[in-house]
Amino acid sequence: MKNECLNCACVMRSMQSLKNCQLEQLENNHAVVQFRKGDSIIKQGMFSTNVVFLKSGLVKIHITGPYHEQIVRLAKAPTYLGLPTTIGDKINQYSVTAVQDSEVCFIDLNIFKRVLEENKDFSSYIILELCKSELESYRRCASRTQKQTRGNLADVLIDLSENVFESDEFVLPISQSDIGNLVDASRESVNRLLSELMNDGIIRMEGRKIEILNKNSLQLISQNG
Amino acid sequence: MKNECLNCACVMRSMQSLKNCQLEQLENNHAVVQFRKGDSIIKQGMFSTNVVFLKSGLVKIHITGPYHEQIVRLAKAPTYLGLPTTIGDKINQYSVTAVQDSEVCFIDLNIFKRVLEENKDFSSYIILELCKSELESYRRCASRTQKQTRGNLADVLIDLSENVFESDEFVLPISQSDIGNLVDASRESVNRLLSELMNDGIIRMEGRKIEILNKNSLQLISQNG
DNA sequence: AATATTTTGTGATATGTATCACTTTTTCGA
DNA sequence: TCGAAAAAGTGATACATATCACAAAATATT
Repeated sequence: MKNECLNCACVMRSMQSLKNCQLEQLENNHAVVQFRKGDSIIKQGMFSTNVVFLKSGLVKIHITGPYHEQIVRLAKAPTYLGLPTTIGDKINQYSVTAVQDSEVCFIDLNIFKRVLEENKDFSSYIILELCKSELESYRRCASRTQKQTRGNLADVLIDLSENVFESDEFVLPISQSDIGNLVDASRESVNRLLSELMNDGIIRMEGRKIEILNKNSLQLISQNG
Repeated sequence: MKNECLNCACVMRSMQSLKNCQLEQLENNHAVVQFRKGDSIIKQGMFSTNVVFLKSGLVKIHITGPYHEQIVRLAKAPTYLGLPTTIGDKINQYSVTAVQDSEVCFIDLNIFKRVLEENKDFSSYIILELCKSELESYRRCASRTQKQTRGNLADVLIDLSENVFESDEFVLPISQSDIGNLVDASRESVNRLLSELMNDGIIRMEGRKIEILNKNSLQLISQNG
């Protein structure tokens, strides 16, 4: 267990500034847990007493909307999960569920807050992360509402390819109905649009395996709907 | 000028913890500016070197989307404006425009950051604010995309009445086309729906003056579309 | 006060997507 | 490995809302 934190991406970025005693505090107050695909990591409505850091894997962040559950975004390791929902409110304001097997580190909230207070650089780093993520959420929301489904779907495919899997060929980590949810469309629409992309030779699909054949076209679709 | 900051809501919440020397730093590095209705306070794409605090007035926060400018939300004083866009990126990632005459305090970003680093309570407070605002933006986006226009419009009216003006009777601070933008609908749809609300006796309108006659119905509409 | 500009009001029509209904395929658990 | 459940595929239909096209009213501007 000793020095586990030292090598964890959780502290890596601010490591140079974390003192040994602070590292030790983290060492003694964290727990690493394995989650299987489909497992719930953070559940909206429950008390949150831990900061959650995704060490490996892929998750979806989702929130209960006025009519139905809605996927806000996918998040891949390494990243903090639910920083806002943990610090901003005692009760989780959204849920996080593994969409691939994941490894998660739970850090006691009080310890985390103490380290945050004791370490300027660390708190600066967290503030910066929070700011960026809020900006990102504004952008995402604007896209989602302005673009029509075709464009949003293209965005999801591009995002999966470029940011999540870093390859033109990958296996869809979520169902078509989840994709629909993520782009504010019905499962049927997603299906029809995917077929269309196949017919147009822009992607190739075999089951959930997808290959992007023409990224250019996809980007055009992203831009022009 | 001396002690101006002491009475400003900007520091009020963390005042007990701001040391005199920190207050003095703020005193010497801020500027209060008046804005008229329609004036641009923060402009997307420009360098940001100041933290902006809205002392009085009402503003709209808007962002350039893929197709058109979109209003993210209204914000009323007292509140920080563009904390994420100032700290998260050197270039403003969204715009802020006064929709009513407003008084704004600009604080040098470096000074602000220094105070942030020197003062635990202040940085805790800012972190908390950022977290809450991100949660809020998730919620808002989910509502916006799931509800249909009628429900979103009802929400805007309720928000204006309860949070902004704290009265059942108020003057719409933005045009119908801005309202449309805010609820992801066309100006025409907003107009038609407002007429409908009038005909149903739920609101009364004379020009931009609105009176909410039946808040209950409005809340039902907010819930059920 | 007179004119230009923005905002509002309202019908007719077009359209993207949801919804429904059903089948086929794939995945998962006992 | 077999049966059940979940996911995917596809047509027909419905509907909320955009868009277009003007007219009327209200607000700025000189």
